[in-house]
Amino acid sequence: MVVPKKKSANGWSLPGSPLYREVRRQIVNAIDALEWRPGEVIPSEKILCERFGVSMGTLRKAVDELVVTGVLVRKQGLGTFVGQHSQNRYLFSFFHLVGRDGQKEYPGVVFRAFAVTAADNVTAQSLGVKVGARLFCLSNVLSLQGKVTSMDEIYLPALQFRGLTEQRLRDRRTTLYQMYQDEFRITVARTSERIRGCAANRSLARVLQTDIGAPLLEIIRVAYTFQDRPIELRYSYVKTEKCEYQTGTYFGSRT
Amino acid sequence: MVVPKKKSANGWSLPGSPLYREVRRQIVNAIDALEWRPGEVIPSEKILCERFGVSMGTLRKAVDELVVTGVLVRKQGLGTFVGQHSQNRYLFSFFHLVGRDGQKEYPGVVFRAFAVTAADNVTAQSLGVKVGARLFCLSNVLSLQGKVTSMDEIYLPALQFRGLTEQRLRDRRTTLYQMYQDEFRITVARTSERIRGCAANRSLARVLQTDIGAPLLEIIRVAYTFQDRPIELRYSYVKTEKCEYQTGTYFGSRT
DNA sequence: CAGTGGTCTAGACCACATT
DNA sequence: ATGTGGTCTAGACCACTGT
Repeated sequence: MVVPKKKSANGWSLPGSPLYREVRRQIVNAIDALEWRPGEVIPSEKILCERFGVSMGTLRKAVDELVVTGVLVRKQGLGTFVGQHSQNRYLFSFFHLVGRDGQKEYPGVVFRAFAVTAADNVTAQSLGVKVGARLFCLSNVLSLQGKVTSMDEIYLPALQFRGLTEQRLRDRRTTLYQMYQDEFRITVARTSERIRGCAANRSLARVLQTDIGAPLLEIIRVAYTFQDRPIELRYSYVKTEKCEYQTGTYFGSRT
Repeated sequence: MVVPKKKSANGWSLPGSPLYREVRRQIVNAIDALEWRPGEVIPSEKILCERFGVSMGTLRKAVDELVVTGVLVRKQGLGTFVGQHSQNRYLFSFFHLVGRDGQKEYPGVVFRAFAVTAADNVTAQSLGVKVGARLFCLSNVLSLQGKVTSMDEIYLPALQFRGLTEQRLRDRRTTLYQMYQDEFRITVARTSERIRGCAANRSLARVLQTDIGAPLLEIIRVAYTFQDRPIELRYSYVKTEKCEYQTGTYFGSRT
């Protein structure tokens, strides 16, 4: 069988940046450029092979990597789709509280407050903005099985969420991450969380309907886009009397 | 090009259990049967292709899946190795506490207690043993940056850890998971953790050198083998004054 | 140098979903 | 019937490692 010594366009692949990475990069670029939008089909594998000038195997390797990270979703017989946030996806990927029975359930969310603030030192660092930058701050109360469970305080860089208002938050019927995606074209790709124990102060005790000094989880979450830029800082204060934070780890590490 | 209508031995692959899964299963079986031991090289890909009667692409797909879960490790130019536990691996995969600066550090471990007990209801359920089954219970105190941080209470089914004694625990110089692997031929493949907030009682306060009522994290971990059988139940009580529990999640889900 | 994994090709047939 | 992704083949050359 005859194999050309060099790939046509880009002068063959270097080690560490093989051809399928380049293909992956081009696919991500097309998604960033909104050529294909969340939930839409992308062209068939055969057509993408021609477009990028690679074989099926190489294209599939590129798509495989985007599938495991959730950027793309394959549906046999239908096509390959750009991943999108949904309530189920949120529940499965980003919401870690479960009942004592281990069952997952989408929480009841009640809007609590909305404000415009300026980034302090810590917040600016976490969000990668300048100290004093305009931020939106919103707060929700979450319930599981009808019981108040958690209070969230969420900080968003105003620049990326231009036009966000209290009314839009009150009216929304989707998860916040769906709203980021559909209304602001921001897709949350991964989150990083740090957890500490803390005692309820007077304010938290009132909101969470518990005693002052009750042990809570403080969860500090930073959410990142596909380009790995931080886009949301969230503090959650969780009363774990009737629920638990659940997570799992594998022997191997995730790349 | 001519392709045979059927695979030789096993009558072609069914949907949902394709050929590369069968190959994967056979590789895992060989590891379970100790044909290849943790840290050892397995035969080259070409030889495995012949052994299983499949092509390179199929074999690589099987190996790929075992690599992402850490069962196998590829080293270019050297070969493919059976994964093994190490201190670094533990730190990276299973130890989630970091300093407030976000830096990881292997904790100082001080042996605290060893006992033989019988499984109660909850423990039996978690470990998949009968109520009343013999268990070993051991307890350690963990320190980060020289400061007492966490108290662990670990339950192990005595049946699988025959011969474990207090002296062996005191003498050990490796992580527990290395000991499970090297001395008992048990490899921890994944863990599942549930986290709650709790207040220090008198005993915990003394061990962790803090006040009664201080907010702690209670982490309940179950560790599983490659066959997904529970093998360890661990309660950790963590003082998060100088450290945090850190975790991350991706858009896609892990399979 | 020989042997290993890493990448890539050009196709084939299978299983699924829609028309 | 057509088109999609899912699986599989039988090789090729590239890059790395140890002798």
